[in-house]
This record gives sequence, structure tokens and C-alpha cells, in this order.
Amino acid sequence: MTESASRTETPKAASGKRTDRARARPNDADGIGLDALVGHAGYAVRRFQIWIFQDFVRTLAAVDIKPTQYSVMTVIGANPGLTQMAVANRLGIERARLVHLLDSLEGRKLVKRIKSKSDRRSHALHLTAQGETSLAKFKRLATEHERHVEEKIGRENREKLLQILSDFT
Amino acid sequence: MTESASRTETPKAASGKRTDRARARPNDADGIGLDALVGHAGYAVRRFQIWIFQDFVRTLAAVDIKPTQYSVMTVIGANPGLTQMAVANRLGIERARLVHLLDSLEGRKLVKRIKSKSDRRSHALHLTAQGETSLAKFKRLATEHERHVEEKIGRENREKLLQILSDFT
DNA sequence: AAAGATTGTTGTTGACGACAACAATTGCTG
DNA sequence: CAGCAATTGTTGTCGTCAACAACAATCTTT
Repeated sequence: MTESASRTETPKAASGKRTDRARARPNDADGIGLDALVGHAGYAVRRFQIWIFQDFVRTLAAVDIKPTQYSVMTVIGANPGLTQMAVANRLGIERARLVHLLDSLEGRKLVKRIKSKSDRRSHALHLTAQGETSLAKFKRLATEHERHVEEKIGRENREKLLQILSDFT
Repeated sequence: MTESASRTETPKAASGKRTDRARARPNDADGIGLDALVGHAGYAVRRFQIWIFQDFVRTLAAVDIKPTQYSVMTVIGANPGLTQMAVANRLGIERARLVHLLDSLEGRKLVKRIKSKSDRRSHALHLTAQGETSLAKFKRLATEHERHVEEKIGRENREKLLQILSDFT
């Protein structure tokens, strides 16, 4: 079917530091074609998402905040008093999962659950004072991470990307 | 800090079919702001990746093939005789994980492992005859999935996206 | 008041990435 | 060429995460 010859393989590859090269960048010219994978948006997006996630984690490692935690705190900070259901729906997180996320954030005194008077089933979510100041720091680091993205794909490419995907935010 | 009022929450939301609306699209005008999240490429990419993954799974549900399986078969089909390590490196999959993927695909008679003569540690990976014809069908369905992406974000936006992320393929 | 829906919670399952350890085999180096 | 290091495939563990299901407490609807 495909035009590539059925070479019986040469497993040893280049020479010694093949590991480094191959792991460094996937699209390295290692002679392995991707065929139909090129042209599939999902594949490129998945690889990019992995890269961007790792850079975020690396950049915010000092404060031990991961993307999901950051998104939760950001939404609560911008909309104090939200229900867990509201946050979960807005961020596309399952409410079952948000429970653990909030347990962790509450344990670190960054977020607090306040029992709602109007609906005794629900909790109103707020940042603690410490949560506010911490979030400000997180945002600075997140901005730095965003600069890494710019350096990786270019400034206008990043903006174009945000524009293309604005429906999904 | 933020300019949004600290409303003590109205958990009941719209009325009855709030579930449908809120789950349907995240960026619905539910009045919940995302603050700094807008402007973060990672968030948009993550949401988009989830959408695209789900559509792929849905579109290929009849043949029970998921994105990773599809990528493995595509690479093997385009490069017969590859080592497991080579496939794992090229696709960014851990070789430990590829073992299970290949076990599954081999169990379905789509892929076969052939012991290499030159290096008795490694296996040369090939599609079976059934694997070839099946992959052709998978590719047709994957193309249909790609059309869904086009309908979602627009033709030229999809191409621009592929171009921007070409370094990651 | 009774039936149904919602909210938060707990638990289970399966997919997945990151590691570590291992046997078999190969490559490298002194 | 003998021995040590590296590679390949494999197995297993751990922690994260999404998708469910079930449950008690609490509204809402009729």
C-alpha cells in the first residue's frame, strides 16, 4: 500500500546517543514517516498539549500548582461564591473529581468552602486571604509559562491559535 | 482583588434543563468569567484536545479503534519492520506501554511481531493482511473525523493550526 | 406529603504516563 | 577476547485522571 520499502530493520539506529536525539524531538529526521498522521489535527494537538502541560508544570513547580488547580483557583478568584457544580461545569471537570481538588486546595489553606445559607446542599467557594496572594504569584508564573509558548511557536502564531480555539474556552 | 461582586450564589441556575446547556458548550454565556484563563493557550488547547479526542473515538467507535491504536498502526503500516523501540520513540509512547498496545492489536490479528534475525532482542513489526485492509477502513473513518474538525473550526483555521503545530508532529 | 431532581461525597473501574526491575542479547573497551 | 555497559522487550507498581455508579442530605415540583 504505502510506498515505503519493507526494510527488515536496523535496530541500532545512528550510534551511541540515539536515545537523546530520539527523545528530544519527535519529528526528528529519523527517517520514520508518519503517513496519514500528518494532516490529522488531533495528533498534532495531542503532542502540543503534552509539551505545553509539561512546561506549565515545570514553570510552576516551585509553587506546586498544576494546570487544573490553577484553573480552579482562577475561576474561584474571578467569581467568588460559586458552587462546586458551577465550577465543575464551567471548567469541564466532573464534580466527583473537583471534590478531591478542593480537598487539596483547602488543605493548603488556599480555598475555603462556606456552607450556603440559601441552599444547604451546596458550598460557596472562596479564596482565602493567603489564596489571593498566592494566586497572584501563580499568575505571574503562568505568564512566564505563556512566554515559553510564545518562544516555541511564535507570538502571532500563539495569538492565532488562541483565536482559532476561542470557542473552546 | 477581582472586580466581580461576591454574590453568595444562586445554585439553581436557569431552571430545568441547565444540565444540558452547561454540559453542551463550556463557553456558554453562564456569566462565569474565566479571568486569566482566557489568554492561556494551554487551557484552550486542553479543551480542544478533549473535544477532538471524543469525536475521534465516536467516529471510529464502530471499528473500536482509539487514537493511540490508530497512530501505532499507521506508523507500522508506513514503515514495516520497525522495532518496538523505534515506534515508541517516534510516537512518544513509552515502550512499556506499547507492549500492551501491541498485545491488543496482535490479539485482534491486525499486527504481528516477527523475531528479528539481525538482533535477537528485537521484534520487527508488520501489519497482517487483515491489518492492511482494516487500516484502510480506519483511515477513511479518520478522514471523516477530520471533516468534523473542519466543520467545527473552519477549513482554513484547521490548516493554519496544522501549520502552527507542525513542529510537534 | 410524595416523587423526583440536585449537590456533594465516596468508591470503582479503566486508560495513561513515569519509573523501576529484570532476562536476554548486543556493543564497547580495555 | 573477556567482562562490563547498554539496549530491547517485558512485567509490575505508583500516581493521575476521566467516566460511572451509588448514596445521604436537601431542594423542587406536583
